[in-house]
Amino acid sequence: MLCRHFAADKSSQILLIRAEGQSNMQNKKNEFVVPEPPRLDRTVIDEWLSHFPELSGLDDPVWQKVLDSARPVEIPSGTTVFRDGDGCQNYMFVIEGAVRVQKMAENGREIVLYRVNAGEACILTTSCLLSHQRYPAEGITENKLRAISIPVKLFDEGIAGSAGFRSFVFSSYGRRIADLILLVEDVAFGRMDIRLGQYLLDSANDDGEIALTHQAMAAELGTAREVVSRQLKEFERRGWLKLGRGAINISDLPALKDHLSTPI
Amino acid sequence: MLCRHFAADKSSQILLIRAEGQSNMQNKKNEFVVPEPPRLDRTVIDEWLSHFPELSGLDDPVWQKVLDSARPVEIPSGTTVFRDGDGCQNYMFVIEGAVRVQKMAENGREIVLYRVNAGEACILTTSCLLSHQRYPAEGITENKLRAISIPVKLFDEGIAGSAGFRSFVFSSYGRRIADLILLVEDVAFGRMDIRLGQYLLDSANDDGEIALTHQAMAAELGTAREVVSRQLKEFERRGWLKLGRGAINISDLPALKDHLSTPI
DNA sequence: TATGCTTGTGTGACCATGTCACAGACGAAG
DNA sequence: CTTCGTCTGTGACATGGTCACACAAGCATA
Repeated sequence: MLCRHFAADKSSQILLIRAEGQSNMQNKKNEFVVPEPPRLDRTVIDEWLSHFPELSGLDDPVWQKVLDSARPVEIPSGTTVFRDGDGCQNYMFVIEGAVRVQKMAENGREIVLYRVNAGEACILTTSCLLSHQRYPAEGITENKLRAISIPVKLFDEGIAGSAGFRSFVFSSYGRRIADLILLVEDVAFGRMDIRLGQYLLDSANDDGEIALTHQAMAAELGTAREVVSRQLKEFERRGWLKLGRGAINISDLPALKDHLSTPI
Repeated sequence: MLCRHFAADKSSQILLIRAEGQSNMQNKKNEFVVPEPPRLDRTVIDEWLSHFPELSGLDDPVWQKVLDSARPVEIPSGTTVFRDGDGCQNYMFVIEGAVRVQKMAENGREIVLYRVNAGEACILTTSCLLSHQRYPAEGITENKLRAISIPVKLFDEGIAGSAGFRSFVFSSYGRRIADLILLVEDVAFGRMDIRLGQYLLDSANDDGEIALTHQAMAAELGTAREVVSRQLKEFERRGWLKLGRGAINISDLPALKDHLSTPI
């Protein structure tokens, strides 16, 4: 409960992040202290932001002021950046890496709600912040995360004064809400074979390989490990893929794709 | 698709709303044209807003300007105010009545995502508007709806200039997102008997009566009518309630409540 | 090379939920 | 009273989730 600190220590400018707890997903490292560059580095921030057209085009003075108080942050993979029930402090803008936002049930089952990818902002932070609520889910870094942290006060000034930033933030909200509604639809009405098949396609590399355990896939889809195992076995029986320990190899991509549109 | 108009006709100041399509919920009336008061009526708006402390306390000039261009709207019960796939035009603030926001599957099953009650704003509208997306769900009035409509341009000015309005809007977003996450959790991990029992408690009046069809409850919970029927029958068998046509009477409230915490 | 440990996978039995088909019951309209 | 549309009940079956447990693949260590 009280083991997370996500605020700058005034004297040392050190950002403390604790990662504890359990997750069925990969990347379960537990890190404790993440050092942060002690001074504002506009050059770095400008360089990072330059990859993202929505914001890099902005040149209004308020946005520039916001950037001046922004602080670059680096967080190792597998760190819990916020947990269910926490309060929160900063507005985070992801430059590189991703944060997996997930919900965990009492019985241990998990479901991934969405990911905050590079070029996106963690709107859950904002929304908690401004509606004085606690996080309704937890967020875990999936890769080494580079992000820009903006204090609440500056975030608010940015929203007030920069039409471009405002537009960006509301866009983020819109996409997240649409994502969540899609997820509700999927979970409530979707069939497991289709959802799993789709997930396989999404996470396969160019060679049709997927390096995930069944448990990880179950946590992604919000189902049980056995269900994934059974379904994958059935896919293998049909000759669409080959199973290995912690790895899957898609051998008949067209057939798998075809199944997604013609389930029967 | 093209049968909805939700913009003021410049010459006549008439708000056109068409309600068509099918829904398994109640209130299936199809209305066509909703006349709207032709002039701005600050008195009416002030009176309505006075019931909602979050906004009525605001006296900054920008918010007052927003209110000056706000238009009161009345929409009959059962009207589809927006449908899945639509674009949108106005920011709506509900004064009285409620809008049910739901998602419909291809096979006809439905699920209620949330309700926009009196004192709340339809953030889906805003989010679509500002992220240039289409509605990912549909909205239907459940009672006679009184609302205040604010044009996009003024909404944007309000966000920029009024800290109070900004805070209100972000609060709305936060609550909706939290609601949706709770719903995902419920649908993904929750048991049907618990969800149904909870819904019964929530929708019963003081006498323990619920005037809803099994189909309506199924649409609320995103399940099938048969499942609700079976579950209710089981509740009746246990002596917790009595079933009637289109109505349920809770006869043992304590036992029902107890089941929600001790399912077994 | 054996040994034991941890993690990942396979499987059968059983319960919960969703689908389908169809019967019957109720109430309103004629 | 009949007719009709709506609402409810039910059995059979398909899918998905839970539980218990076996077994296999990798890894570390003796």
